[in-house]
Formats: sequence, structure tokens, C-alpha cells
Amino acid sequence: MLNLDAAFSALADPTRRAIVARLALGEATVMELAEPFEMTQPAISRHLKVLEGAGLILRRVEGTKRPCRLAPAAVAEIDQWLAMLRQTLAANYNRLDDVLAEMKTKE
Amino acid sequence: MLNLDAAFSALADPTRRAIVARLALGEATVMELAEPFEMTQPAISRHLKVLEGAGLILRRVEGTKRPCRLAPAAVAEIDQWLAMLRQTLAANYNRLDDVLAEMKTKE
DNA sequence: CAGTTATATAACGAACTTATTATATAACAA
DNA sequence: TTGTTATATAATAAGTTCGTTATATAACTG
Repeated sequence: MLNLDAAFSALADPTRRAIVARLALGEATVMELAEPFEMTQPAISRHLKVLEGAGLILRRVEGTKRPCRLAPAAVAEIDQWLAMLRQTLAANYNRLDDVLAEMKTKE
Repeated sequence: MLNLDAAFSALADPTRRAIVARLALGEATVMELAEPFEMTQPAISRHLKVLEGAGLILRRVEGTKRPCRLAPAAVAEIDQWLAMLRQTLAANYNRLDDVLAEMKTKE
């Protein structure tokens, strides 16, 4: 279940966006994900918990490791919200009052 | 200038997403934007300041009013980040190790 | 079994967020 | 000019976030 509040909030953090970008390339363990950052392991564990809570990533258990992977459906849902926005924007792009407002602004 | 941190963070708030959705329909003043919410005017002014700071909205001065409108370029930029993600996801969707990981998960 | 590795959790402080109330300011209307 | 409208700003309280250190736990390794 994706929650837009939580999803956008999760992606507001650059470390978490980097983690998500990394996971787009494929599964990775917590230590692998932590490696590029100057941050302790608990900090990364927390970021992963936030991403998981937002529905953006999934994890499995493999011995002592917890490989993470992206939840593609979540990306799609965020995308849908933006798509709605784009569509509404496009639908109103040529409306007369908008055009007039635009002209007025440029004076 | 859009800042992804600020943009995602701004969109993490449901009030602000509603404001953005409303602005996708066209310009609106602060009071018009505030009307649907059970929230004081200063609270809305702050939300607008956050959206403006994130580069998501633009404002003009019209007498005593400050009509706001969406900055379509900002939407596009967020979109681009997601597009990158989608692309990377797609590029790796058929890689063998991912397929194997998926199979293993389902057992 | 003892030591090590992978990860999680808790406690804590610093910094930030959000809403409120009170108040300021600037433009408009009478 | 005086009152009103549209909006902004400041002070403040409550709640949240983020990173740290310290510690727990469970699975491997020898």
C-alpha cells in the first residue's frame, strides 16, 4: 500500500533518493547500500525503514542478510499523481483567462 | 531553480498537494486557495511560501492580491527524476539475476 | 562453542515543521 | 481619512526527523 504523503516525504531526502536510484539497478543488501555514504549503518537502516514504510521498497530474508529491492508499483503510483497534474495543466494550458494572465504578467 | 529535496518535501504535505492540484486548473489568490481548508490564513500563506521556495509556484502582485500559479517547469523536473528511475528499472527488468531473485522470493 | 558479520533497536539531542494567535502592512472603498 | 480586505510576519508550542552512540540479536565460520 503506497501512501503519497509518506512516499513524497521519503523521496525528499537525498540519501534516500540515492538509495532508490541504486535499487533501480537491482537488489542490494543494507551494507552494500550503506557503503557509498559517510553515515553509520543504523542511519541507513532507518532510511530503509522509512522507504519500506512508504511502500517504496521490499525486503527479503536471506540468512543474515536483508536484500532490498524497489517496489515498482510504488514508483508507478507517484507517477500517476504527477500524470494527473500534467494532464490538468495541459487541459488548461490554452484557456483564455490563463493566456490573459500570462500576458498581463509579462507587461 | 527547482530543488528536488524541497520539491518532494513540499509535495509530501496533503494540503500542499491539494493546493498544487487546484493551481493546475489555473491561477488563484491566497484566500481562494485557503477557502476549502479548515485552517487559518497564515497557515496557508506559509504553505504557499514553502511551495514558492521549492520552485513549484510563482506569484504576481495585483493590487492587494497575490495570485499564485503553478510553475510547469518544476513539475517537469520532478517528472524527469521519476523518468530516470523508470528507465533504469525498465533497463534492468529482464536481467537474469533479477529474474532469479524474483523466483526465489516467490518460493 | 567462541568470534565475527549483518542488521535492528533504543535513547538522546539538535534541527526542522506545522498550526495557532496576535499583529503589521498595504491597497481599496466610502 | 477611516474602515475593511488581502496578505505577511513573528512568537510560540507540539510534534517529527535525522544522525550519533551503545547495545541486542541472529546467522555464519572456524
